[in-house]
Amino acid sequence: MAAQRIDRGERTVRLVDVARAAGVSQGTASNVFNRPEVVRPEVREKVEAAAKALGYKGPDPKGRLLRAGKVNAIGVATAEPIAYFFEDPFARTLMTGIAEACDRGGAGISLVSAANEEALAWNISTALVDGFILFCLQGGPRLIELTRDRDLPFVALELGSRDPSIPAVGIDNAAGARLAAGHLADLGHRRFAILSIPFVNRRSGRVSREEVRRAAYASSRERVEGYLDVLADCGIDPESVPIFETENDEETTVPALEALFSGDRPPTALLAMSDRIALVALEWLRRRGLTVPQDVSVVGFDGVPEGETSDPPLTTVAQPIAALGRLAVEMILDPRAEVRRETLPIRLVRRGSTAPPPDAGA
Amino acid sequence: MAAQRIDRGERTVRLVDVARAAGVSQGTASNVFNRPEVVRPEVREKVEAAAKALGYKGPDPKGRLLRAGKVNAIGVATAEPIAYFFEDPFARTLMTGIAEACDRGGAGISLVSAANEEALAWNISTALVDGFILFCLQGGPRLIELTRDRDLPFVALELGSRDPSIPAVGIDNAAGARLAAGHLADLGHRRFAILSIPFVNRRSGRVSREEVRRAAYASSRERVEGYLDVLADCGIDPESVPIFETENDEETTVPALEALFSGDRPPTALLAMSDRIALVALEWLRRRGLTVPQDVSVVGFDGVPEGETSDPPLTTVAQPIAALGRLAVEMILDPRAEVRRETLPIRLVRRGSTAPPPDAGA
DNA sequence: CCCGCCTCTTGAATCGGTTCAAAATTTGCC
DNA sequence: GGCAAATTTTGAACCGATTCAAGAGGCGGG
Repeated sequence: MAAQRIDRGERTVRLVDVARAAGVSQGTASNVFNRPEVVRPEVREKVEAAAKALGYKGPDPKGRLLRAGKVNAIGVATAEPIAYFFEDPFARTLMTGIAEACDRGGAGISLVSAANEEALAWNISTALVDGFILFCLQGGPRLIELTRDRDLPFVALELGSRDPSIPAVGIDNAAGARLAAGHLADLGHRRFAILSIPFVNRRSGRVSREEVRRAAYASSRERVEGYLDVLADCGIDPESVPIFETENDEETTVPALEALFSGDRPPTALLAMSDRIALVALEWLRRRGLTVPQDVSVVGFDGVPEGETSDPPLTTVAQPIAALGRLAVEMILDPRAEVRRETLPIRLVRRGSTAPPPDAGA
Repeated sequence: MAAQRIDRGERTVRLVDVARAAGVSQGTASNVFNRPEVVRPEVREKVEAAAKALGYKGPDPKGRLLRAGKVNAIGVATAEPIAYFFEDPFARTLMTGIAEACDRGGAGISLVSAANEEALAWNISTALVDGFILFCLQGGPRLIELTRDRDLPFVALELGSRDPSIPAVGIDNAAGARLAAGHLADLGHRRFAILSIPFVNRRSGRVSREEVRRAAYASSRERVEGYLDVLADCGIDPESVPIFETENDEETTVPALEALFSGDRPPTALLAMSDRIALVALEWLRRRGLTVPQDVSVVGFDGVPEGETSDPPLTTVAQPIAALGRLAVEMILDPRAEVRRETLPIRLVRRGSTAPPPDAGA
């Protein structure tokens, strides 16, 4: 009798099987794997032998999870496709900072994302993580709403939403923009154009100030306002500054550039709201036969590494990208659970893409 | 009596609490959240109301996991720090392919990694994933060994190990190398140098053929052998071709270049075993005042996007990087569990970094 | 009005461990 | 040798859900 229990191999062997085989309680078997020092060497060896005989490779994380409650991984979520994390220069740099902090804290990273709304909701609500870092670039509010339901610690990257109950880290976007515009104004520029990151989803082309005001993404709006504040102080009518919205990629930036430089009085200064856009502009201007910075000055925003090696090197408003990532991770991993909203300092990095306008001497 | 059960809020509310509050069985409550169509609308609303009243946001994934057994995420593991996934161009491109396939398959990605051996073992054995994709660049064998203990589907990226029981996808490294060397030989080059990716951990500098033969990383060895095969066919003594090992970064590649070009008969053709190395070489040669391809030809290996926009654009042996990632994901997600080892085709992409040697006309 | 069928709901088993108070054993000391 | 203290081991509760066979209730047809 009981012969059919012998033919193991068909069912996975569990801790309880090992315990039984070794003639000890399940509790002891568990200790052998988790706190070996607490069990007598003699018994430990017996259990280990039984484990080996049964082909048991150690406790299944699935079981452990339920009891321990800790996944030891933090989720990084965005409303973009997962590939975004590896393609966008800013995201990549941010992820590098996050990755380093996670390495240090002994946590893994789970990339949570989805193309469509429904899948995103599902992925967020079922992700096995101890907390979330939210890339709020697109669809931030929705992302935050979904995440809240998880009752897990989370941090929004970007202080877009002004709700003080949302933990967030970010920069003062308006101040950064003022730095950029101020730099160009000081150099003597008077003909500006703004190349913007999205104000709302899936739209690009020239936008009015009114449309900027209604932006879904607060940080985009704030940057524009920062630019225009400074320009207004210099006596430049904000209404006269063309603003082109892009989707932060080449496809939507090039048409904006074409529109800008086909007019009779093209800008001498380009305020790009991301380094990615700025780098596309650099490339496009070169192909167009315009020299940067002699003919046109370009200031980026973000401070990604690619800006250091571009031709010419990019003048930009540098965010402390690595520090942002690090801080976000710490806020998740750190047990004290007070809501924090941190603003990190930005700085203007002057490199080779800015100079006085061509008519400065005239 | 039973008064203290009333003060909820201190313990998290579970499905069973909701069920009790709604006056239904736990099974029915579960159905409300997972197969709402199966429960009468009237009852469903009652349960939903109870859930809302108790602040229950839906089933906890931890519990679900244990029962369902499926995490819905695949782990991507490497022995490098996590940041590697976002910094190395080849890894990044590969991850893009993997990410797209995961998006399509509705799976998430968990990045598994660790600086030190012990942490890596722990991270691999406790990662909550349905399967592993292994970046075997460094420490491949150990990585495979650790992963095997998980009894989960896995795929090694790189066919480094010849053990047929290890599922793997990769390319024919020797064939790729032959393509590169053949191209340069056809152009008339006779003075070659090889800039290699690692043969063993943490080492760089000039290596002998004997050291190549003892390489821990089979794919590195195969590439060198591919190069030298072709050169030997052209009457070039393999022993005369300098081989410099690098750690696939700028710090270890530059010294190799300095050594190569400080001699009296510097090479006219550089065989770089990764695009990253090739791009560093391009940059270094420019700074050194040497023109590519007029003075020196460079062929890379991998086919990363950066090679398209470099100056000059890089001639390289292109791996089907995206396809490799996609295939790996499919092998994990696909239920039929036969061991597969797939070799994908490579091709030579001729761009601007190769030309006949300067003395070709002489 | 009864019966069978169909639709919902129930209850209990299960997933695979960890933990901790209490029991059992060993050790130390006089 | 006896007793208290220290060390190990046990056993059962618990983590939070899903699943499915079996039961209950409602409905239409004869």
